[in-house]
Amino acid sequence: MRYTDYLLPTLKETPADAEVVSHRLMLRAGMIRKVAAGIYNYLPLGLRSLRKVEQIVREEMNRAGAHEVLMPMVVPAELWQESGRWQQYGRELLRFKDRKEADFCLGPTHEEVITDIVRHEVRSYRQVPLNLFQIQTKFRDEIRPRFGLMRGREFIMKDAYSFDLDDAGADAAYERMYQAYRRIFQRCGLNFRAVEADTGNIGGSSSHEFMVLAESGEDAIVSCDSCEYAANVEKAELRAPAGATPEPAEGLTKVLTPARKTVEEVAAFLKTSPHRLVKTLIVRTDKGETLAVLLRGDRELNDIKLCRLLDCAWVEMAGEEVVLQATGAPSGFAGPVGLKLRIIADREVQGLADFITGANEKDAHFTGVNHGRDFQAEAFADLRKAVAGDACPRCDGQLQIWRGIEVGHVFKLGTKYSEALNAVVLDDQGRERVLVMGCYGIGIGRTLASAIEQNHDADGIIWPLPIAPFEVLVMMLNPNDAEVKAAAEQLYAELLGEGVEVLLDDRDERPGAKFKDADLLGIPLRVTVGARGLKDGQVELKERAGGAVAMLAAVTAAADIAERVRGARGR
RNA sequence: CGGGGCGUAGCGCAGCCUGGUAGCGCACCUGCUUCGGGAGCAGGGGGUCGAAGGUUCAAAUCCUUUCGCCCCGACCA
Repeated sequence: MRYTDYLLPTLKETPADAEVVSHRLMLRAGMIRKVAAGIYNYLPLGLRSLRKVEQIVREEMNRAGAHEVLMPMVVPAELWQESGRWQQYGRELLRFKDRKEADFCLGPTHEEVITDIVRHEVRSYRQVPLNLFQIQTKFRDEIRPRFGLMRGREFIMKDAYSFDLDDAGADAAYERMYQAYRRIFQRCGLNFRAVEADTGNIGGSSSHEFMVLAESGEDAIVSCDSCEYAANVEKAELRAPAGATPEPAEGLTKVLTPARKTVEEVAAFLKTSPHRLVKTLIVRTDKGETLAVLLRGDRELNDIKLCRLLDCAWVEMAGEEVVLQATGAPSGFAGPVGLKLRIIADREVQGLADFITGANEKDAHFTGVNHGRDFQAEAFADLRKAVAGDACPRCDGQLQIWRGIEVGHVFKLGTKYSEALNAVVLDDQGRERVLVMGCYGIGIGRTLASAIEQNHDADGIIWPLPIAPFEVLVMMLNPNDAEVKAAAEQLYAELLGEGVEVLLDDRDERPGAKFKDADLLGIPLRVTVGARGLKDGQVELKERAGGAVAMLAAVTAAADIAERVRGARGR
């Protein structure tokens, strides 16, 4: 491709509304442009990389035995009503009516549609296992789109769905997809971890997220420093505390704590540390219940764990009025002693004695509080958020905390959708069997953005070659110098002849501007053709990653470079 | 949806408080010079100041409403 024929609008300055590095660099490198919040144009350069990620995904899906289909983006309401999600999914589902006033939505995910295909076309156990996938534009009306392609409302997703006769088959399909995902993200040059995850509103029995490690990630994950255990913090299990509950040594004593409301304030006032306190959170559930949750003073509640325990959709911290009504005191002074609410405690609290809690009275706390003696907790459960240094639940190691970007998620769905939509086959006994499903998603654009988050420097992008928009950039330093022009043109033609994807910078720009753009675009190999090198019959080859420079004989440069490129493609 | 912020040329911004000729840098066009890390000189084009209403002799500037966008939170493959 000739730069002068191409639409490649690079920006010297960063658009003000771009916060994360991948968003900034994609805008500056002329890959994407915003149309509306969370909705983007892909310009030619951006599309080239996007297609490369798609192609890697496609190849690995095919390798794993999945077959590509394409489903519509516009989906009739009936299918979603049949699964029950028309009501459940919430405002993220963009709904609208056609001219006949019939309800439709833009598909945010396609379990219903794929299951509809399968229930119509698959009638026999001989037709499974079956795994179908598509690479398609999704729409989710996100509450808060942000970070460019990282969290768009419209985005491109690979979604695959497996159908098996039984759980063993479904487990095998899940494992094949899991391995395919590992290959995909390796080929994209990403540093990632597969972690255990919560299934959220997709449902199903278990799932893994594929997390790209990056500071800008919106998720926190834990991983063990000595075994393979890794999980989203939402999901991370904690090892049950060891040791028996100590015997109470102190009596219950009320102390005045004027205007000391937070754990830190109370601890400082009583000259002790936060972990000697037990905090009492008053929470409300989506079912309208108000209850108290006890946690060690320096811990944080993991509300996903609490929801799983209570079997509810969400919990929230109760407002000031509810707290006042439930405890008889303003917030900051709640405690379990004498409290007329259901009390659930983190199991860490079980191992504590003689702790400090609120007294359910303004400006007062209790010291020497002990469970069993001074109050009864209905249950002790794993409710707190994991922190760095916690014991691994699987081995003797310690947990570390990372930030991660979720680029893929695989789910064991079970029969949630196949049952709702009646996707059944006859087995070899002639009996009806409900198909067991799995679903598997990859955010294509998010994967691309993640690659930039992990591969850049102060000057611009540093593409891993397999997803680079071009493999080689040939810089014609001065197009007005006939010799330079001829040599660069010849190298360009030879590289094309070798099957290399090459961008020829034939612009009549000053060298400085061209070098800056080259660094910004991040094409892995840069060949500079200039008068200085040609004097000795040489061109300069520079690797964008690492910056290694080599002088090559102009006559054999194309073959040398093509060889390097083929070695780096990793198909 | 709660809290905060911003809408002035393609991009980055000043002007607004204290109403009175719409500006700067980059980008873009023309010419000359220059050419291995974002050139110099000269000339030039481009704006309903997000929108609507109001106050005023006069509104980018003051007031009201509204739309859009960004950040934090809640939420979320």
